[in-house]
Amino acid sequence: MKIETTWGSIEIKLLDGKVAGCTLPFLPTQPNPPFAITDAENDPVSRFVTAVLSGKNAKVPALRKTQGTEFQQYVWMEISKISAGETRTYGELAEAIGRPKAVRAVGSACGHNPVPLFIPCHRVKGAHGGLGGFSAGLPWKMLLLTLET
DNA sequence: GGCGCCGTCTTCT
DNA sequence: AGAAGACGGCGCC
Repeated sequence: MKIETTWGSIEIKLLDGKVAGCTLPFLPTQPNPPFAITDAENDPVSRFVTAVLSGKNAKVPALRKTQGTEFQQYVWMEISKISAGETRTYGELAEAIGRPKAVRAVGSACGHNPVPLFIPCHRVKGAHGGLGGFSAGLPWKMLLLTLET
């Protein structure tokens, strides 16, 4: 399934009707055309993505059990608890899963999140306000945070 | 405030 | 066994 935007097309992988993967177009920097959705279908998943990218709140649709190590599952579970407009630091997440010193490992787990937007890893920042990184490129992270505040 | 180094933990070679 | 990574903290300029 695809959702077209002025920044490129977002590809969403579905298995058994549930979200299993999500890939965003790579953006080296914030491009000229302002962000907008140009075409999306009218199903729960598309509506969710459309809402998120429009800065509206929406209920996260069903996700297929995410593949990953046990540690990653804990991290992703903790990330999905962050609601729109809020942010956590890598350190806070590390503490939440009972490994306060594993901050670096937490960062690594974020980068392996297979479904950005659905598991809001863009709401995770560094302890001193730094953005950290983003698998699809920092411009996306900045855009998403801007839309939510 | 910015830069560098070391500690710490999980994952991949 | 070794290296690397979306970090954090501390010391130093």
